[in-house]
Formats: sequence, C-alpha cells, structure tokens
Amino acid sequence: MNTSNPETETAAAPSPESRPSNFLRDAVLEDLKTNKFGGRVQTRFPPEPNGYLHIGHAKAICLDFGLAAEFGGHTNLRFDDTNPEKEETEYVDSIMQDVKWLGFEWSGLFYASDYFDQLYAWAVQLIKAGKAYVDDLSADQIRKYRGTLTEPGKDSPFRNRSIEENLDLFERMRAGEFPDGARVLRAKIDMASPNFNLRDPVMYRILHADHHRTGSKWCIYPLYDFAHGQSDSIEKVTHSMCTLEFEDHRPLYNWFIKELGIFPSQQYEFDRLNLTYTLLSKRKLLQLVRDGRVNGWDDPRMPTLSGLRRRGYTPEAIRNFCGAVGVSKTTGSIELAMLEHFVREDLNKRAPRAMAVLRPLKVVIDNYPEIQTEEMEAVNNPEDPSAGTRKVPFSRVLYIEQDDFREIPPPKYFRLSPGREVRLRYGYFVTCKSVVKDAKGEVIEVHCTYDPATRGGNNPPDGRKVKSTIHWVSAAHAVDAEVRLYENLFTKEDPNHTEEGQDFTVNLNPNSLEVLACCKVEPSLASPAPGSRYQFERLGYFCVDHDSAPGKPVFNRTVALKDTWAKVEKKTEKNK
RNA sequence: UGGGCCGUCGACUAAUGGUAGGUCAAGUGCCUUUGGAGCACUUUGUCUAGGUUCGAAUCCUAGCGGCCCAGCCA
Repeated sequence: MNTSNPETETAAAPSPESRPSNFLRDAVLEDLKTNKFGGRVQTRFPPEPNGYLHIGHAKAICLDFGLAAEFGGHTNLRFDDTNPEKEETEYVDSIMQDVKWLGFEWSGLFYASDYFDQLYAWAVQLIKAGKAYVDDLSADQIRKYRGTLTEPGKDSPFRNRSIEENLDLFERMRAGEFPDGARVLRAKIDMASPNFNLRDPVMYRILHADHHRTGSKWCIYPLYDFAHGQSDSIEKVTHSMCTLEFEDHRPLYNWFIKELGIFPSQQYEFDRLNLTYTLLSKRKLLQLVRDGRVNGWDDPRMPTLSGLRRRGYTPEAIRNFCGAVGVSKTTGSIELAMLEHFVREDLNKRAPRAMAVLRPLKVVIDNYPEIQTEEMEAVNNPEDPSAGTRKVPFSRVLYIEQDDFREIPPPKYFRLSPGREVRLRYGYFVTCKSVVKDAKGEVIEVHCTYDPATRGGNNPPDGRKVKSTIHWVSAAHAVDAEVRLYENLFTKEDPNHTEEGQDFTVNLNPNSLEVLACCKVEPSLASPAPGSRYQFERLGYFCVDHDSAPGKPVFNRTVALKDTWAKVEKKTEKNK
C-alpha cells in the first residue's frame, strides 16, 4: 500500500480559539489548571478488532486524537482484543489503514493482549487481597443470582472460598484443567448494589480459543471491565473517553484502579454518533456483510470508513463533519444531510469538473459540418483557477442527458424543448428544430441548429440570452462508462424502528443501488486513476471505482449536486 | 420498577447568574456559461410548574419525557 498518499495528510491540530467549547475540552482545561496529571494530556483510541471502523468511530477518533493534539499530548492506538472468538487480524489491518487514512498518527501501537501477563498477576493480587474469587456457578445460575432491577442479588455459595483454594483453582483454570464455562473469576464487591456492574462482576472466563496474537498461550481471557481501565493505567492515559453506555461501568473502572493501587486514568463519557437513515452497529453491519445484503465492508453504501472512502468521501470532509457535529451527553441523531454538506463543501473546492452523460439522448446539429471536430476549451475547476483548462472535442452528433429535453416542457422548465434555445456548456447555443421518435413514440433523437457566433458557449453579439446551460459529450469521441448511483441503504430515518417481530432488514432500501451501464463520458475520463474524484457538471461528485479497467471506467456517485429544479418539480407535483 | 445519564430552533450544538448565538435543513432575493458554487436576508427554540435573585437556559424543588444497565460481548 502506498502510505505516502498525499491525501492522507495529517490532520492539523486546531488552534484552541477556533474550537467551539465542549464539556470534554472543559474537563481537560480544568485538569490542566489544577495540574491533576502534571500538565499531561494522553488519550487512546481503543477499538475491538471485530469489524471495520465506521463514521461513528471517526467521531471518537477525531475526539481522542484531536483533544490530545490540541494540548500537545499523545494518543495511542490500542486494540481491545480480549475476546478471541470475534477478533481477526483482517480487522486489525483495516483499522490501522482507516485511522491513517483519516489523517491521524498514533504514538504507541498496543494491544490489550500485550497486558495479559500483567492482568493475570493483578487478578492473583486481588485474590490474595480477598477481593476476588473463583465461582463454579453456571452462566445461567450466575444470572439468576444477580437479581433484577428491583431485587438485590444473592451471594454465590462459592463466594467465601479460602484464598488458597481460589489461588489453586484460578491457577488450574489457566492451566486448562476445566472446560469452557466451568468456572469464572469474579470480583468480590456487592451483590446488593443498585449498579449491576458492581454485583460481583466476572473478571475472567475460560475460553479454549486461539487468539489472533497470543495463539494458544491462554485459555482464560479477561473481560472488558478487567482489561480496559488497567490498560489505560499501564499506558498512563489521562483522559479515557468512551461512549455513554459505559457510564455505569465507571464505578467499576475506578474500583479496580483503586484496589490495585495503579495510575488513576479518568474515564469520561460522551454520546455516540447517530445518523439518520444509517445503522452504526458493528454487529448489524457484519450481518449485512455476512448475509450478502451489501457487497462487503467497503460497499459504497456502507457507513464504514472503507465504504465512504470507496464512495468518494475525503478524510477532510469527514473530519470537518465530526468537528461540526460537536460532542455532548444528549442522545440525538444527526441528519444525513449534514454529512453530505461537508463532502460537497470539500469536493467543490478540489474536484476537477468533467462532462458525463448518464442517460444519453442523441442530438444532431443539422447545420454543423459533418466531418468537423473542434477542440473547445473547458475550465477544470471554477473554484480553483490553478486547476487550469482542458480541451473537449465538439462535433455534429452529441449526447445530452435525457432529463435535459422535454417534448412538452412543464412550467419553469428551462432546458431544451422544441423551438427553444439553450447553451451547450463550452460549446454553442443550439435551438431544437425537430425530433425523431421510435415506434413507441419515445423521442430518440433531437435535431438542432447552432449559432456559430456563440462559440465556446459565449453570449452572441446581439445580446441574446438563454435561460439554461446543459452539458454534453461528443458521440464520436465519447467513452463508455459504468456509473453506480447510490441512495440511502435504509428507507427509514431510524432503521431500527420496526413493527413487532420484524428486524431492521425490513427497512433496507431495495433501490439503494442503481447501475447505469451505458453512460457516455468525455475522452479525458477514459482511464482515470482509481480513487480519483470528479464533479460531473450539473450532476454530482463521482469517484473512480477500483473495478475500473483502462478504457472502461466505473464511477461511484458520492453525492448529487443540490438540485433546485428537482425541488421545483416536486413542489409543483404536490400542488397538482 | 432500583440505579445512572440527559432535556435549548425541524436536526446538531454554544451561551459556565447578565444581549439566547453558530452550523445543517427550510424559505426569499441577488448573481451565474453548472437550476452548481457564492452572497444577502428571513422563519422557527430554553420540557412543565413553582421558587431563589435586581436579573435564571444556567441555581433549588416537584413533575413530565427520553436514553442506558439484569453477557462468561465490548
């Protein structure tokens, strides 16, 4: 992989005054003021390698890396790999790639599994202190003993084993003497606590499974609660930020740190990102991949970073979005339109323009010389003069968009129709004189005349104006292309909202992918580099897919341009 | 139902006892060789009820509403 891709430039640390405040930043500021951590700010991004990163993780990444960078601190990438049954190196690799692509550099690369020996020693320490015990209850029995929301739990009959027996049993758990699920190690806290996390939480379970890094060395594995806080502590993380659902775990996080007497990292919680019309649950995303509802983790309809990348999103757009979204503790859902705004904003500045016709309609310019071809000069990016210009061939037979012609124009429709004159961008003014129809009465060919005084698409000397400019491709020079159009993967704002007994897959949008196989693009687009992005004039932003072959490009539509006409049309449709 | 957390324009988020502001969305106009982009303007908000205070989105009390927790997942 080319890691020096210029696009993955590192995200700059934002200047403090340019940043809107939020409660996390305020907390850091306060800690700096009181010198709580000796002026240090250190964070970590702790994904479990059990799936691909998505836009929700991007928010966490921007926060973890952004906050540390702002105050001159460091951020580690740490894989929370305590569950060998769900974790794979494929995920580790993709996560590293995605973090880099987003534009962040980690200081240290760690794995919770790096700490298994230390964690084991700490477990022994707690046993010796009478703070942990081996429980022989089954998973089912443990659940029953745990109590309910209103009733306290009951002590396990094994809760008061001797330290020696606990030590012996735990050692034998590690040695592989017992089958999966036979025993667990539990913290001895309080079975009557109103917080379930403190009702003697399980610290270790027996799992005879190979781990992606430690292989068969272990057959007991620590649980999240007995690994995360200590991992933070080992790395001397000062501000450990996680999502709201871990709020109830904070007392336990602190309990282990206190009982072990280790570096006191502080946990903070913020609201996870929710986006309308999209699902941000690794479990459900995995289900879509496994069931073939999408074409892999990097399907351009997926909210994964790899999917968004393939769709044409830029790291900068995603970072800007994450910054704009803010951070708080209120549970809410961001409108997808906000994400789309930030790609448009970024791509408008940087994407070269090109002309492409998605649904071609043949246009013949009757008074244009049959054998003639002209090279028209087109601006590559009106937002960026340094992008220069290019030549686009013009000739007698062209393709225009079917949408850009109406035999009977509706009100406020300004494009081509019989008798009407429009501008061909960078071409000429043309006037529609007649049409040719097929047996079904569909218009298959439009005949026009052009005005030689409008070369380049310029207004003629007589001051004549035209209400519309349309794009086109010269038929003789056109390159065939495939274009993939995407819509929301789900039809409901909240894909999880379903009738009783149904699951989220009923909300899948059957029209989320439309493949246009016979598109016509200008010759400069014959063999574009995969991953490069263009604005197709008047249509939207498109990204070259890696399915492309030389001379046979494939484009993914990132997002359409804002379409005022579509709005007008919709409105008049409604008023009918 | 026990516990934890949270309620500010349609969405997200600021205001840290002293002018309710920003972004997105929506709407209007200007401009335009993209019905793009840009520019200008506009609409809409402090969950409710009491209280403290010269002054409350902010503090207090009580309601109401939402989210999370009963994995040997993270």
